[in-house]
Amino acid sequence: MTGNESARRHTRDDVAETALRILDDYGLPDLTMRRLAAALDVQASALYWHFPNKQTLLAELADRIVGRAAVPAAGAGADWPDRVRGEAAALRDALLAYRDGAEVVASTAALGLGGAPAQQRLEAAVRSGGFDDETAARAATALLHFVLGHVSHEQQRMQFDSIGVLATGEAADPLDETDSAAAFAFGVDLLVGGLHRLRDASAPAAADRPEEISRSRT
Amino acid sequence: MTGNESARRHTRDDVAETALRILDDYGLPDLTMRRLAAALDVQASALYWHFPNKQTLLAELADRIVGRAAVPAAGAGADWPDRVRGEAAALRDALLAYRDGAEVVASTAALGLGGAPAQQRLEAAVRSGGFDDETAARAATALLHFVLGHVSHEQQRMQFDSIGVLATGEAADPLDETDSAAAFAFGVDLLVGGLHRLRDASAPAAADRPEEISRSRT
DNA sequence: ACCTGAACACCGTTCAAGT
DNA sequence: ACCTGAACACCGTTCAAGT
Repeated sequence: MTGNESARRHTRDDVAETALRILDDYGLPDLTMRRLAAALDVQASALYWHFPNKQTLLAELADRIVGRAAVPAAGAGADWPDRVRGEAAALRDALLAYRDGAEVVASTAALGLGGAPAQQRLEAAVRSGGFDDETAARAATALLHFVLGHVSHEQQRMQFDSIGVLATGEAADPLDETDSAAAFAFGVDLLVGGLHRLRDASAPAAADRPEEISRSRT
Repeated sequence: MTGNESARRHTRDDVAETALRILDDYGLPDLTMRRLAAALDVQASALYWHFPNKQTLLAELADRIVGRAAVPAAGAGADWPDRVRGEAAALRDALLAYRDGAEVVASTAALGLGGAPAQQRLEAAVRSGGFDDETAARAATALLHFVLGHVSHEQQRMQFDSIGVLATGEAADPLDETDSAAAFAFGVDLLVGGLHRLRDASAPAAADRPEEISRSRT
């Protein structure tokens, strides 16, 4: 026995979980409807009873991937910058947990299909700093774009390192996880710093109670 | 006569420019090797004399798209934040100039193939603020990820609006260019603000000469 | 409710051979 | 130097029909 192709008749959940396994084991380019069907011991056409098309399947995978993101144990004493950092880090970890996870989420988030919960969590974290809704929404999308772009890049390099393909000639850096994490934290800190600065600008003195803070210029 | 399928025998440049035209007219999913060959009045296999594979073709397109980005007329009196904002805006315009431009650049930038010049221009702008090389490099990648993510999203919505596909039910906002531009500027300002704050932190008083500024924590 | 079988309309890429 | 022709090994999706 090679997998979970046990007793015929599958559920939507089976299909999604098997797809996640293929994704993680072989990567997004190898996640085809025909390969997925074969893993389920079924004809490709059978998949269309569970999902109307591949796009919808991928959106479901995106939801599951970000849905597995840990809720940062913020404790009681977490201020808003740490909440934002915590959500960003949890999201990064969730994306890294599946091969090509960032690309799956990015491709469906762009369509407004998946990744919505991810943005909402980031948004809530920003709003806890007392920023108005539009500022929080925009900051959250900026954060999300950075996170998805960074982790996509990170995962692409992982594949290249394992395949041994070097594009730029040179012996391109072998992708140190410590470096990646530091570069990630730097980007998040830049955005958080920008928010901090927004707050300071709108409340020059006594700038420490989390009230409503207006956006810069409209 | 329908296009540029004139007198046989094409150059690499022909192929790339025709590909750009198909990209702009029909979008990335319709830019197939076979379609491109047909537009050139040639067999698909002929394209492989000019480019080793589709990936390389796309990298070439990415280079041409970002290569067409205007050099912001910064004048003499431009400070570093305006230089950064100017480069980011020029890059956005360049991506918007071709349908699916952001996705093309993003897909190849992730592979370390295309988009390198874009990053370098952003990096130079940041460095003009007196930041050290690693800070400038990291800030530039953060900016690039945001720009690519934002414009990809923007262009995806453009397609959906024109096709009339609404994912989230609701009558999803019809993508106001003014709003998009404002959200873009907000994101860039957040990153620029973060850099500003980095500088202020390392030079608490008399913080206005552009010297070397060290990165926060390593 | 869940799947088969067969088909439709495609893909990217390779390679011997032509001019 | 640049291209043809034919093939290889695939794709996603539809649809009548089966159980």
